[in-house]
Amino acid sequence: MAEIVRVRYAPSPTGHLHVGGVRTLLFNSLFAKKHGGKLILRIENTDQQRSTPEHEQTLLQDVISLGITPDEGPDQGGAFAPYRQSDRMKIYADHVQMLLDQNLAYPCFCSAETISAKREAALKLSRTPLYDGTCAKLSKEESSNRIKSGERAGIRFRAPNIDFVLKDEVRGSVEFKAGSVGDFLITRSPQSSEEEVALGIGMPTYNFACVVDDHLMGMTHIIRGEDHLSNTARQLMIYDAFHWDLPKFAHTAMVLGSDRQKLSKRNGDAGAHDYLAQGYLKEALLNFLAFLGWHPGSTLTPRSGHPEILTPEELAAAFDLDGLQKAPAVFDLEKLRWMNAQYMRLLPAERVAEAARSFFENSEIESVRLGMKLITSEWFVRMVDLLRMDHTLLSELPLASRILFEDSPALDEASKQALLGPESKAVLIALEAAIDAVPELTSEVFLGIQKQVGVSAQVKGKQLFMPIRIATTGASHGPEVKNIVPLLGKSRVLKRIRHTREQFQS
RNA sequence: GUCCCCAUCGUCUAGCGGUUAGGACACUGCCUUUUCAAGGCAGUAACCAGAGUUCGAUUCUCUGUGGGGACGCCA
Repeated sequence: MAEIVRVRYAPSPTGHLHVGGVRTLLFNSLFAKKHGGKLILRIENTDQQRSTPEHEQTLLQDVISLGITPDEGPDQGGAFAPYRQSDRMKIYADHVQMLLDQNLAYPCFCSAETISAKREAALKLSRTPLYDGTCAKLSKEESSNRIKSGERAGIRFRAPNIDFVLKDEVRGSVEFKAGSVGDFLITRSPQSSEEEVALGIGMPTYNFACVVDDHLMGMTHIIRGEDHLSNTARQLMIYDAFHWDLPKFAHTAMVLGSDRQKLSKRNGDAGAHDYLAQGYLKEALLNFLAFLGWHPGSTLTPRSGHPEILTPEELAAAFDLDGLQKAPAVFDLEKLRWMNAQYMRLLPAERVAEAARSFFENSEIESVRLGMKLITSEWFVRMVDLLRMDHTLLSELPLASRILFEDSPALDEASKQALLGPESKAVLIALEAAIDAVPELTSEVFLGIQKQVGVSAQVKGKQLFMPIRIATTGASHGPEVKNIVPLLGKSRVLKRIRHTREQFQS
């Protein structure tokens, strides 16, 4: 019987969800989907200084806003609850005690200041800063006496002095030589919180809590960033100490900024939320991120016809660990923009309209905001459907919508020029009359009228087309006029033509 | 500094000893379109360096160089 795949995304709630995190989340999500497994969301908030409930909330919301739903997590619950590390202190305390009992770990009284001073000194002497073992030799009696007398101690793990080999799904064998890892802290020294006092230990550190949880929560695969590769040596030691089976590890390369440096605010890192707020569609962001540091093994024939535009289902079906990249990838905003433009056209109009709605309602353009209150949602969808073809971002749509909301917009110089002269005048007079004569203005009817006007006014080409475009839409370029006109309706079109004639041709 | 990882067009990548080194974004040109885009077609553009292994290295090995990561009572 095949083991059920269980993977997790385990962020630390110290800020919002960044693109690197989105990618890790996405890879885990795709892997779970592909294998019919479960995606677990675990909050790693052992750093009580930096973790806040507010950050946890925004993080959770960011995940939801991407349309990814974990199977288990702090919001969903699950058989392995709790999913927030700060709620799992008892579990950690029990496991720390097991190590203590076997003398695989020991209390360490060294202060943070002492340790960091020694680290600086080691670095200066070109040595790897390892814990010097000051408290490793303390007898159990001495340690417990010092604790009884009120001294606070973190718990340090005795790192075995042997080689460790990690079999990584993307990197193959990774060797960690004996002696490269010193004894490391698995819990901090206790603070004064009630729980910590009662349990007699401080908050666990990442490397410890992570292993205990991954094991207890039944993780089968750990898919995470390369920044955790070195840490894995420590984690391997803990798995060993508990005699636990190892999950499979897959360390993916990092996402870099345009300057080839770690993503930061300077080089284009932004949160998932920021991209959505800028007018990117979540579908585009996810599809783009999927291909950043991963590629499908076999040649695909996606429904879209483009080799890199895949539906979420196609993505999940194609995803595998083999396609994960070893070298870091630079985040290319140009490609994301292109991808978004593709999705603007690809997605159902209703979906684009839904995603675009807030950009219209919160637009700085007054006529757009006002207009939004007067239209039906069906008309809104038709409008977005018309406008989306010409644009890259959702946020560009409100500006473009002015051609529909403003019946007497200010014209630029070139447009005004195009309306002057006897030909233009003849065109608009004929156009007005012809439109006035039809019951309803459909695309076909309009095309017929346009042809007829050309004949009767004896004008063709740009001379014919531009005055019509400008008089009906108020701009010299934009979507096809035949598609704009039916949306406006006969009476508004007539109103616009009359207005234009009064202003420029009287 | 030490340890770990990595290295193909500007960017994302295919390649797993013999290829005209393929695709995608971007860029350039042409076609299409009675606007602007989109779309179609074509083009420019890459194997970090040096040794070795081999009949033959982009591909395997070593060294160097460059980049990334880790070395925390951060994750």
